Amino acid sequence: MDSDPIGSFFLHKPIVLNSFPEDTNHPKWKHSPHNNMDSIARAKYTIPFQVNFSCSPNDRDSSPPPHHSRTEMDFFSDDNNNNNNKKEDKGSTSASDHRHSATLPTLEFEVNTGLNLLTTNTSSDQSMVDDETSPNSEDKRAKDEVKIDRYLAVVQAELERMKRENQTLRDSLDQINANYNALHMHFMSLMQQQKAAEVEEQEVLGGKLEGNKGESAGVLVPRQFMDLGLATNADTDEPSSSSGGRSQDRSASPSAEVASKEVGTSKNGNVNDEGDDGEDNPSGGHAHAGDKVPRLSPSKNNVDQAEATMRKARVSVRARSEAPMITDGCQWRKYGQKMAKGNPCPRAYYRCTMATACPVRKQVQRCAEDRTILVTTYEGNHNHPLPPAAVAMAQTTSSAAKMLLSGSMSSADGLMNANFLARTLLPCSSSMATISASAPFPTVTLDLTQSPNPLQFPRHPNQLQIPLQGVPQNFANSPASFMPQIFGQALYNQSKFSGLQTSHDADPSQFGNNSQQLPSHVTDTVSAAIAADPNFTAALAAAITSIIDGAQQRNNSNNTNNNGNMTASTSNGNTSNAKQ
DNA sequence: CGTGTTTGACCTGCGC
DNA sequence: GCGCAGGTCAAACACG
Repeated sequence: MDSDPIGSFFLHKPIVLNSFPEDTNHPKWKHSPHNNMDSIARAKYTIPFQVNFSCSPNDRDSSPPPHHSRTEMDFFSDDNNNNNNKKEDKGSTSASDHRHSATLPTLEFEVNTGLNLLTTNTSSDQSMVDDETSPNSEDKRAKDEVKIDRYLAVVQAELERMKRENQTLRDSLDQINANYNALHMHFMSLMQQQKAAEVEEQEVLGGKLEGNKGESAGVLVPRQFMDLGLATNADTDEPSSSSGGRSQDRSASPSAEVASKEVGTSKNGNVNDEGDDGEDNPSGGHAHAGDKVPRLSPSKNNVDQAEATMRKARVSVRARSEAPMITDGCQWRKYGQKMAKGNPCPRAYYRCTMATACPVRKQVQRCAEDRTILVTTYEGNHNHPLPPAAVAMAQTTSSAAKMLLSGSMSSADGLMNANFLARTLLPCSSSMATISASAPFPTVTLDLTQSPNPLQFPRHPNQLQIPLQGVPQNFANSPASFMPQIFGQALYNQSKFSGLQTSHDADPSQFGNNSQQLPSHVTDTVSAAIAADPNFTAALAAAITSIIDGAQQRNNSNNTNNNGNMTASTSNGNTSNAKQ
């Protein structure tokens, strides 16, 4: 195929051109008195002219071709026309039943082009010589026709093969779409059931929410893992009462502020009064990012004390990377570095700088066991629009954190919730997500190290497995053998997209202008899901979007075979990421 | 000069 | 109460 001139048709390298060297090297050519040989030989580097001037029979019939080719073209005009007619007939029949009727005629045109030129050139070769020496031009012509027929057969066989391949791809795409729709419907129905159960539960336990929040939180955990209202509230308050007392003062206040804003944008109102607590600092309610508010002041009530026991949820992503930091679509500023115990690699602390008061921070540290693994731990929620490259990651991290916080009072509950979540959302998967609320912080760990190659998308995109692992030491035995590369893709894409993020983050609509877009029905359904329930499931929806998008990118890449920068466009940016 | 990084100091929670 | 570890600050420094 590589040396097959027919193959070169599909690469838009007309076979004529490949045949030229032979002709031009021929002694007859070299000694030919015709000066236009040089022009023809040169013409192999000017493909468009070959196509335009000599390929079209119409051109040949109607308008006089350029002088340099006129001589040759006129030589066997009859034969050329005949051949053209033959080939056009065959080409038309083969193209008529093809699905892509819009593209195949062009292909046929290309085929005719090459063959005509070949015929012409060969004939020209013959003619120029025959005029002087050989009288058996008829035989040569017959041989040429046999050659042409052979080429045509090859071309048509190739066309058939491409048609079959195209059909296979279409079938695969249909299957993927069908599976996705089924999964989506299943997901939505389960979401509705879950909401109904939550409503019932809240009606029963509503009083407890007021009086004893911590206790109620523990009770509600198993059924509220998707309730972002509570989850967000928990998130709103937990950061303020989390880990370091200092950190509460500085980082938690903005977190609370942001979280409260996000709560306002989320679907449901606050079940409890904690939405205000996010703003209500014990000192009297000045919730400025710079304020250092003692979280555990004695004036706190039981709710605050209960919250004091809660910890800041985090989402940790493990990925193989040689880079010092994974580019995840956001801009970060390093504000500290410490040597952590038990790890010779220092831990770097970063703060999101895409917005002035963005509370999101992340820690980056290499794994002690395998230093090729970069562990990035995210904390907090962005309070600004995100570039598409960061949407999937941000949604998932924040939503996973919310989900985790909703059940963070008990690691067992968290695990149960995670497993139930995984079963709910990923019915096809056998590997359950595990989310740990273990010390020091409730953490969701996404292990991407099992599938480092972003180009290897899941063979069955409808089957998702998310190895959410809370216990790092379980990574080695992780069933995360086929993480759908939600984040892997995002991470790799983000590294390419980071240069665009600042200019696009303010206008999510622009995200959809990427070269790779989802089918409208996919984006609609995913967007609807996200809009309806801005929680962890939304993140999964975004993940599904990313996967489908990635699959599309691969298909496009395979079809076009010319765009190596398939990662330049990621995705699902047109989903409302700011509201989660 | 603005921005980002480095690094020592500081603060806090937690365990003993 | 003390020490340790995690987390953060902010001055100094580097860089474009």
